[in-house]
Amino acid sequence: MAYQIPRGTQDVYGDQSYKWQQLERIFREFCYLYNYDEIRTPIFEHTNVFKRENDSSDMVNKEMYTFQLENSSTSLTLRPEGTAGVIRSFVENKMYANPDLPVKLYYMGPMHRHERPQKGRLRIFNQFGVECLGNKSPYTDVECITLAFSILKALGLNDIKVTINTLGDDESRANYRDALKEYFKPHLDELCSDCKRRYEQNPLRILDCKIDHDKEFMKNAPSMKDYLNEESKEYFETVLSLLNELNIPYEIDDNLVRGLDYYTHTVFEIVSINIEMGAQSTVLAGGRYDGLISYFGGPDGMSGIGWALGIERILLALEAEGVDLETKPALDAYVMCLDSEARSRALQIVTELRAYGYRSDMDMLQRSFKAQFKAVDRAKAKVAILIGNTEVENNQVTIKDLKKKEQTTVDMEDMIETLDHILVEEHDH
RNA sequence: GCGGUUGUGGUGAAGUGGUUAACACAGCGGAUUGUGGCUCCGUCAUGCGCGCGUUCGAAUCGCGUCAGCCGCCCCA
Repeated sequence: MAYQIPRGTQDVYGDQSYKWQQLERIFREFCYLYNYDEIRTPIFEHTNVFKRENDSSDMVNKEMYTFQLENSSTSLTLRPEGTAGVIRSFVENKMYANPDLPVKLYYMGPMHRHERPQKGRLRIFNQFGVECLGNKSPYTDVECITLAFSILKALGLNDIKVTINTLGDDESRANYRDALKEYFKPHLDELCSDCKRRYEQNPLRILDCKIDHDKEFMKNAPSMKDYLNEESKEYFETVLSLLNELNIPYEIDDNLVRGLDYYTHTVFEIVSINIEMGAQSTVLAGGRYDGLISYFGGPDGMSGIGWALGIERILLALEAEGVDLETKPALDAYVMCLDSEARSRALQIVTELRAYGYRSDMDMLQRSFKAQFKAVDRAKAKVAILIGNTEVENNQVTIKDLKKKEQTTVDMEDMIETLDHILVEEHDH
C-alpha cells in the first residue's frame, strides 16, 4: 500500500454516498420551506477571519490548518467552522442593506480541525448549517431551533434532546464572570489543573468540568440566571415561551456553555441520547452572536443566530437508532448480450433506453450467461433485455420481467411500449 | 495534546516461533456453450498495516512507525 488517505479523513462512496445525498436533499427541502437561501463560501479564508482577537477557544488556537505559500505573506486557513466565513461574506457583500432583514442563509460542506480522530470525530468533517442575520428577535431564535428540531425529526431521529441556556448580554456575562471568580476563589486549590487555567481564561467553563463536577462546592455555584439583567432575562423568557407554544421540547441546562467565544444570549445543543454515540453525542449546536457582525465591519448592534450539525454524526446517530436510509436505487433495465455479434445492438438499445428515461446498464465484458444474470440480480434490475443472434436477425428484443419471471419477444419498435407496460404497472403497486 | 487498545484477502475471521496461512461469505470458472437466484466441483493472501531487529526459522517475540477504535481534552 504505497498511498493511504490522511489520518482522520474518509472517502464516501457506494451506498454511503446515497445516504449523504438523502440527508442533503432533506436539508435543502427544509431550508426551502423556511425560506433560507444557500450560500457557498470558500473552503479557505484569510486566517484572521477565524483567528479573532480575544478568542481563547482550542479550535481557533490549536486545531487550525493554517498555511502560507512560498513567496507569499498571506496566511490562509482551511475553515474549521462555517459561521465566520458567512459573516465575512454578509458584511463584505453588504447584505445588511437588504430591505428584508433578517437575511437567512444555509451552507453545507467540509470543515477542518487538527484533532485526534475518533469515531464521529474527523479532521475533515462535513457540516450543514444555517445563519439568520441582521435582526435580533426571540422569534428568530425560535424559528432557528424549530428548523433544527424539525430536520432531525424528519430524518427519523427520536433519541434526541434539545438543551438550551442563555449567556445573556455582555453586561450580564461580565457580572456573572466576576461572581464566579469570587465564588471559586476560596476553592482554587481544590479545582483540577484544567479548571485552574479556566479560572483565568473562561470561568464559565468550570461549570461543565467532568472532574470537578461532583465536588460539594459546585452545587452552590452561582447560576447565570441570577446575574441576567432585565433585558437578557426577558429575552430568554420570551424564547422559552415561544418554544412552548410550538411544542418544541427542551431542557434548560444552566451549565451549557458553548466552546466558541462569540456566543451571547441563546445557546443550544441537540444531543443524541443513544448510548452508542459515546463521547460524540452532540449532533447539532448553535447560538446567538451579538458582536460578530460588527467585528467584521458591519453595522453596530446587528445580531445573528445560527447552528450547525455534523453530517457524519447524524449518520452515526441514525445508524444507532436503526433508521434505514436510501441506498443505491434499482436499475430499470439490464441489457444482456448473448452473442458477441449482438454487442453493438445492445449498446444501441441501452442508449435508447437511457434517452427515453429508463435507468439502464448492459454487460460490456461478454461475460457468461450466468455471470450476466448475477449482475442483473445484484443491480436489482426490474427487467432484463436479452439480445442474441436470433433477436438481431429478426430485429427483435426479448424482454424478461424479473419480478413475474415472464418473458416475451417483441419487435424493436414495440420495445419501449412493452417496457412502459411492465415498469409503470410495477410502479403503481 | 494525554492515556489505553487493536491491525491477517473484497468482507468476517482461525492461527500465540517450525515446512504449501484454516474456515465462511463475496468474486471468477465449470457441471448447465440462449435463461440466473438452489446444489455440487474447482479457483481465489508468494503473504499476515509498514519498516528494522532477535532467531537456523517470525503472522506469532522486540523496537519503531502508520492507521482504526475507546476514554480525556475539545467539539459537530
